[in-house]
Amino acid sequence: MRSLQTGKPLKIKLGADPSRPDLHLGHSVVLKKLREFQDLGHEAILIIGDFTAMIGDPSGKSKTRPQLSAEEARENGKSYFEQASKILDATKTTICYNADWLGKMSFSDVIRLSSHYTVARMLERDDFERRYRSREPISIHEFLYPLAQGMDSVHLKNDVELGGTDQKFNLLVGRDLQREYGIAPQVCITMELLVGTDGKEKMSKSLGNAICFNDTPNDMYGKVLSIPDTLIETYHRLLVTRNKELLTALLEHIADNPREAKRTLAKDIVAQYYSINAALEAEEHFDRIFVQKKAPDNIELVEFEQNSIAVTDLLVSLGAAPSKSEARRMIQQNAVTVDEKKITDTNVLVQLDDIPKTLKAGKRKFYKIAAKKTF
RNA sequence: GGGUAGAUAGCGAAGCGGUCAAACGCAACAGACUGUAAAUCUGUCGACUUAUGUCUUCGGAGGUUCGAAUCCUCCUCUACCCA
Repeated sequence: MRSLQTGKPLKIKLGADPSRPDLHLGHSVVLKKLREFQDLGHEAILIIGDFTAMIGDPSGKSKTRPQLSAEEARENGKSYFEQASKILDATKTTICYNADWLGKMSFSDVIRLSSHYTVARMLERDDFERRYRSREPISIHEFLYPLAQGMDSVHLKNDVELGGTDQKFNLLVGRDLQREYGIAPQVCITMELLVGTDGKEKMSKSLGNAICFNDTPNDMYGKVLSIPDTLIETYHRLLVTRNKELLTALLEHIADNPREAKRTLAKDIVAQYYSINAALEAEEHFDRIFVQKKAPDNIELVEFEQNSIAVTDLLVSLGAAPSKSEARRMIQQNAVTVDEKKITDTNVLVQLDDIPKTLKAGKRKFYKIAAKKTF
């Protein structure tokens, strides 16, 4: 509406947290939305929260989130942008670092800023309220967080701010602050949070349920296949297309043949981040290892100086086990084979020669081992 | 400044003088099963030349004791309450 009235493109703001520079599919939901705006001719602004990251956020689960130095924050911000470029039109994206303005605020500026908000309003936030009531600690600077983020909106005078639904409170604070500072208040758009591969928690690197932009095609494909069937539709809607007809067709497909529906989803997603060919290869790889339970064909060869080595040492030196005790356990649990032959004795020496042998430790770890040629 | 509670393995959380390498849950790893790296079930889960063996762990440093995660002293850190 505002755009129609003024005839100017909208400024769309999206905040990025550089303390976790590994983007995953959860981030992509909101990035895709931003891309839609770009395609409509609006201005996308990616804010790297390097200033806020430097303070370090002790809230919630990540109590010990590391405080970043200015350099690290910039570095991570760069990486964030590179990854985001898989979805955004990089040439049309403005990047800002909020240290550029937040870092210049004086203490009296901060006091003035905080005078615009009350503790009661801060406590409206579910998370704060819950912690306050259950007597969990809340640091003052956590209150300053939404304010700092809101200052970004004041500084940028953006028309729209995007975020996940978990950002709703922060976005609304930004809106309020803009009004306080006499700026047209932003429209806040929150996107559904993507549930991780565990099917329970929101996708997050630290919960280990994330599918990252930088995952290899094989990993990405496999991780998508591991989601619960109930999530297929959601993933498709948030990550592939929102086209209603396609979605209806998909629903039938899922009811009909969940296996194929999920394989298609996995291919679609890998193809987005890599290519159709990569997706097909990933599928082949997956079938080979997990359906047919064969070794992959391109395993890196590891060469050893000696002609024989104890299995336990071998497993440790390959990184298949963190300690010899662990290696022994794996052997006792029938997890280790050499050239398809199960190792049952934890003390056995593995003979090595020029011809590589295939070592399998567990379902997913494969190694090719050989003695270094001496001639 | 005063008070209270607390610091235990990757995380959460029991233990409160010996039977503690330490319950239990989560995570992780392995096996079975499966369309799946899901779910479920089973097992493992400090390290070491695998032994009913040795060594190092329960915030840190000392101490009491035949023996301490458990008791005492000091220190460090955390949270909450009162001022």
